[in-house]
Amino acid sequence: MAINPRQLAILQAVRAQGSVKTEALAEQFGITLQTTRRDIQRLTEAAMLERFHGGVRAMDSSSRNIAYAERQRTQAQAKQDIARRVAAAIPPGASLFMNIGTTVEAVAAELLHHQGLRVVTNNLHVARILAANPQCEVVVAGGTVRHEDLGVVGEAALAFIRQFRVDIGLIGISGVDADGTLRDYDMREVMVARAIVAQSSQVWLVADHSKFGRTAMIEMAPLKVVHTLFTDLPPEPGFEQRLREQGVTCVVAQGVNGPTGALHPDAV
Amino acid sequence: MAINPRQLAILQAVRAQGSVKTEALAEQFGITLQTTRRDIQRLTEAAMLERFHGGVRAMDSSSRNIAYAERQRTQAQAKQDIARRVAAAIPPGASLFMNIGTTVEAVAAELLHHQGLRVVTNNLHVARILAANPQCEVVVAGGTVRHEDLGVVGEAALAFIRQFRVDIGLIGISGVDADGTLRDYDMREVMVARAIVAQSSQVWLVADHSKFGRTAMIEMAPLKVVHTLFTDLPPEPGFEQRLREQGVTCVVAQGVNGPTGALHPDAV
DNA sequence: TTTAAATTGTTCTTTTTTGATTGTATAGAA
DNA sequence: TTCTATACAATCAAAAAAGAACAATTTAAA
Repeated sequence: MAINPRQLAILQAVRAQGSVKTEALAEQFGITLQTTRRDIQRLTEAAMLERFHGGVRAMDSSSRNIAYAERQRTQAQAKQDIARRVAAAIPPGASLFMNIGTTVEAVAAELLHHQGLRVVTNNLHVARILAANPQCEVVVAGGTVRHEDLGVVGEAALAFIRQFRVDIGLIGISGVDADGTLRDYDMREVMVARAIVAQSSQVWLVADHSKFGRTAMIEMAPLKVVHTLFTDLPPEPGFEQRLREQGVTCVVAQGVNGPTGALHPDAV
Repeated sequence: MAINPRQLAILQAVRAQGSVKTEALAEQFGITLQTTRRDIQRLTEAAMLERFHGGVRAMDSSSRNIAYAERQRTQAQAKQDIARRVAAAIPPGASLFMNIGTTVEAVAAELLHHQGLRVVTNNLHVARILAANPQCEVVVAGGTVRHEDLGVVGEAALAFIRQFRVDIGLIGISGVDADGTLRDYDMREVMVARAIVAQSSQVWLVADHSKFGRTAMIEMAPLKVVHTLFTDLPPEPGFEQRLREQGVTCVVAQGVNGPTGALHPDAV
């Protein structure tokens, strides 16, 4: 049966307090322990709370799902810093492309409270994350789903993306070669990224410092297609020079604990 | 069966106040409780409001998610039984459409070890589940993502689906009306289901017994478009008669406790 | 005007919720 | 380990709410 207002209030109370004893809830809402337990059971069945002997605690399912994949991978803090900086730069009501990559997914998680966004993506993770934002119109590209990373690729995806024209094309990349070309491993994903570049007024690249100097098989595009590069550490002088030549603005996102990018948190 | 001005006013009142008791509505509009309930029923059938014991509230995004989580848990065993039976009936190498619905998702989970499937779906949950099967080619339809259930709908999704022609169209449904029509709440999803029906050599309907006799606003199609119905309990005699008239084979999937039976055992 | 259909109110039955009581399971101490 | 206090689950009866059936009324159509 449906959840009633008191149960909804209990849910909010538990989320607000994090962890509450059953008896405290019963007193707070003026109901008996039996009724409290029944309410808790309802909410637990709906997988919104987790109970322990004597009480119940919040289980933020949406962020939990996002977190697990994210934190396991490398450069989690760097990605988070970059994502926050990118999210802050995206104005309300903007239209976006978002493609494959864990950094791009981190950005999606930071957009959950933006207003009036319109996002087209070939990344099913991004679609799932942003669907939790009721103020965001999410459009997913049609095509073949890659098993490894839930990316949508293929001719159909290309044709789909070419129907749109957006303000910002937000792309992730496997590596930025020393010669200044963006490179990736999968030809099909490269095709998608090229289509996104062609259909976006601005191209924003998100790449943590581990991507620089990393070569990958397929050339996607020269650096100069990128308007703004978001990364976590200041680039090497030589590379910075190349960025300037190609007209790429570089935004360095700092972590919360360091005032400058001087410290290298990649002692992994 | 249009919505009258008073019902519209009730809808607005509920949306304005968020959550209202039935009795308060009756007093506010100077009508009896019974009439109030009838109005509320109309409005909830149209999926605009969500009712709870004692009143009704507006459907905000968070309660939509709750509603989805609950749907997933209702009739869980029945869905599982049906899913197993359907999976057993799907031959290796088949091509499928799969649309929205928690029962359809249960089928996807049972297909994780099938060989050589080709699945086209507008359900991102199904896409995610089946991506775990390396032997399965997963194609997702492009279009707008519904926040409640991650269904892909809209003109783009229709156009995408019409490009394919598959062996089996596997569809879920909100309700099968007493008059033998398949019904759903969202026009956009109804359009997708119709497209799937048109592009499938066979149409298989999965629906647990709670769906029968349940009316929903929009008519999707008559029962006769369905070749095989998979359900969990033998249908009522009157309904069974109607199934026969319309040429629908009915497969009843029983749990481990009950006797296994099918009206047409040769269908499997 | 007459008839049919839809809407509303009244009465009654069924379902749901709740708290009390009882028995069972669990955590922690001796 | 066993014992004890506490938390949990199952059951039952009372109260509240929802639903069904039917009569009265209004509205629409012939």
